[in-house]
Amino acid sequence: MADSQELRKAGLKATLPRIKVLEVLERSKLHHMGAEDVYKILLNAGEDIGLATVYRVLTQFEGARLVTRSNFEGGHSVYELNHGNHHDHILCVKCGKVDEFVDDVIEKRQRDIAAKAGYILTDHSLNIYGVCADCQSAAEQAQSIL
Amino acid sequence: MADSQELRKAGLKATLPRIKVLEVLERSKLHHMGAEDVYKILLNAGEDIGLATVYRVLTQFEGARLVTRSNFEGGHSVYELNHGNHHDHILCVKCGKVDEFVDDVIEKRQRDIAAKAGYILTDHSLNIYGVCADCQSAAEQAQSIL
DNA sequence: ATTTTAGATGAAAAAGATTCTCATTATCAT
DNA sequence: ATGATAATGAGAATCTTTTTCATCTAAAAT
Ligand SMILES: [Zn+2]
Ligand SMILES: [Zn+2]
Ligand SMILES: [Zn+2]
Ligand SMILES: [Zn+2]
Repeated sequence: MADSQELRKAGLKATLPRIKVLEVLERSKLHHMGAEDVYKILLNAGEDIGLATVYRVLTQFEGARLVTRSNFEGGHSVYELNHGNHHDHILCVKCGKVDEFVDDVIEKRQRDIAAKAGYILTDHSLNIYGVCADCQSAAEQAQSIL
Repeated sequence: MADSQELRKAGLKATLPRIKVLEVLERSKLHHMGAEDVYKILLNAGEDIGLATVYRVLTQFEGARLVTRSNFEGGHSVYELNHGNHHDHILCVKCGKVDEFVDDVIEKRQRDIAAKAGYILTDHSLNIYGVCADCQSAAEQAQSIL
């Protein structure tokens, strides 16, 4: 199977838990998944993989650049396959939907800011929070009913 | 005392724990403080204020717009007095130093991105991580010794 | 194919940050 | 001063993530 090779190419042993977690990330309709999400899917699929292993595997995948991790407010982290296209996130505070965006101007400004402050940039995290279009119309609905 | 009035103006009862926490935020040399930081300072000052109360008070202060809260990687949150000047943070991954910056271009782009995505913007969080100038020279020192 | 061995896993405990519970106490309008 | 209302302290609880350690397994060596 291709996943085994991908794991070895990344310098990781092709163990069953790693293959299964990678499959979940590839096949799930959710683009951004928390460790708990992955764990539950594996449980439902009858796989006997512990939550601690899911965390370990996801952390290793991050180290191997197979996935990226994003930390949102409230201590909730999500992982997604790394397709090499860096992006930031905009998410709905009502329903939890997560959208993505890329803004080259912001990216460049961040590099300039780091340089000006004398820092060697290693990472950055930009999250925009708001109410999505769906939740806005849902709120209007509720209003008209009252 | 002025702090009591400030608390009432913010719609909060002027209780002793609130006054003491506010004093710590005003007087500490640290501009960005975690709940634990505040708690330890109060302990050392001989105040009998529980950690749970510090958390509660800081959360209330945030609701009352007296302070702002920032969440950094690794589940570490810090509070600072709200002087009305919104800013973002750039921090050193080696020593933990926290610097601030404001970039109007980035701020505007974020508003545009939210609008374009159909979101009503409620908040955003931008943190830049890097190695500060001090830690860079420290690393060079270590190199030259080896 | 079997053995070997370094590395990986599962289960449960631990950790770290924050919130909740609830009996007790303090604030502030009357 | 008094009472209604809200706040506090201490510890338990929660939630996410990490660690421990005995057991197991992938891949290299025989
Ligand atoms: Zn929504
Ligand atoms: Zn994404
Ligand atoms: Zn530094
Ligand atoms: Zn700040």
